[in-house]
Amino acid sequence: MDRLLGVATDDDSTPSVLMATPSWLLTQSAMHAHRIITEAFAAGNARGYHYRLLATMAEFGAASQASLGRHTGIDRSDVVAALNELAEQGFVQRAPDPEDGRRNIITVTPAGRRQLKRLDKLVKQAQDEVFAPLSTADRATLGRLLAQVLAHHAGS
Amino acid sequence: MDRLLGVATDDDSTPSVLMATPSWLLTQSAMHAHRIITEAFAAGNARGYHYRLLATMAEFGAASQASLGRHTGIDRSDVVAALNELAEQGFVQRAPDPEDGRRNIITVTPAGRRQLKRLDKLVKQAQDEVFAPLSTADRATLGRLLAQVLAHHAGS
DNA sequence: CCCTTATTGTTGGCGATGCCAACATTGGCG
DNA sequence: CGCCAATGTTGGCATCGCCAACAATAAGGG
Repeated sequence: MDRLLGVATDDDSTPSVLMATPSWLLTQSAMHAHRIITEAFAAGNARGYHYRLLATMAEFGAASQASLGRHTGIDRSDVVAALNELAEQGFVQRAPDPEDGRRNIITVTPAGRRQLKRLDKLVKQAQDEVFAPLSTADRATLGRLLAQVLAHHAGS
Repeated sequence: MDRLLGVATDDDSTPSVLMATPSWLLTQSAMHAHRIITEAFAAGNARGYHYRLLATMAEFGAASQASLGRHTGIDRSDVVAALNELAEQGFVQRAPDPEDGRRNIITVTPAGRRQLKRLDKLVKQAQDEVFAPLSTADRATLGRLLAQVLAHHAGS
């Protein structure tokens, strides 16, 4: 009786078509994960780009901005902005490459290394929050499957 | 020898810290999925919002804009814009609710139903592209795990 | 019956992310 | 020397999600 005109009076609930679409589940889960991670970074006065850049330099050492962009998958233009912010906070240092006038050599400062440690901790906590409902085995399975998907689209 | 100054001369490759972070795998996979889905929608002159709205009305029948927003998880203000575009294309129809002066009743037109069918097909193709490396069983497992994660964060 | 509160449609704006175009500078190579 | 590639930088665009404000309307309590 409450749908005489096809106007549902009850709300909420997602269409089953969407719930049955894998990529919907994927992007929605990722949205929650992204929100949680973003909040975690915000608690450390950072954004995802900053973490990616710091983690990359910690693993591969100092590098040019273009190289950082390739390692992190961040666009050159966005690397500029993120590094500006990191430099303002004293976490990285820009220096012209004496061997190549086009390049800047970006170095992580001791403060930057401390910041990375803080962010690492925040990221770890966020993981537990995101994947709370999954057992350790399930998390491993999920990671494996996602890694497969990711590898498949890596070249693009 | 080529890392005298810590400047790596080889590029590409993602830091292992990131690859070991589940939420990184999740958001990156989702990004590829999102890109592929977006392109598929673009091929049908649509965006994600349009598909969500059409699919919702197909399943729950005509509804007010606010109701559509709750069903789809799209903000009221964004529902307005998306419906404007759908109306311009003749896929939906806006009519004032005779029983409630505040509401509009949104109806899918026959053309809208055809568009939804087209988009459904595009979405299905996109799924195969996104999850190509996974077997049917793996896709089911992935779907189950993601649904668990999604359900856990549903209330938020 | 009035007044308060809630709902609805709408406009406008913000931030994060990713992407692309353009441009000047500089290197490298034929 | 001259052309092409790489680099840093600026500026812009699209999607997506979110929030604030506002006017009109409904609904419910005193």
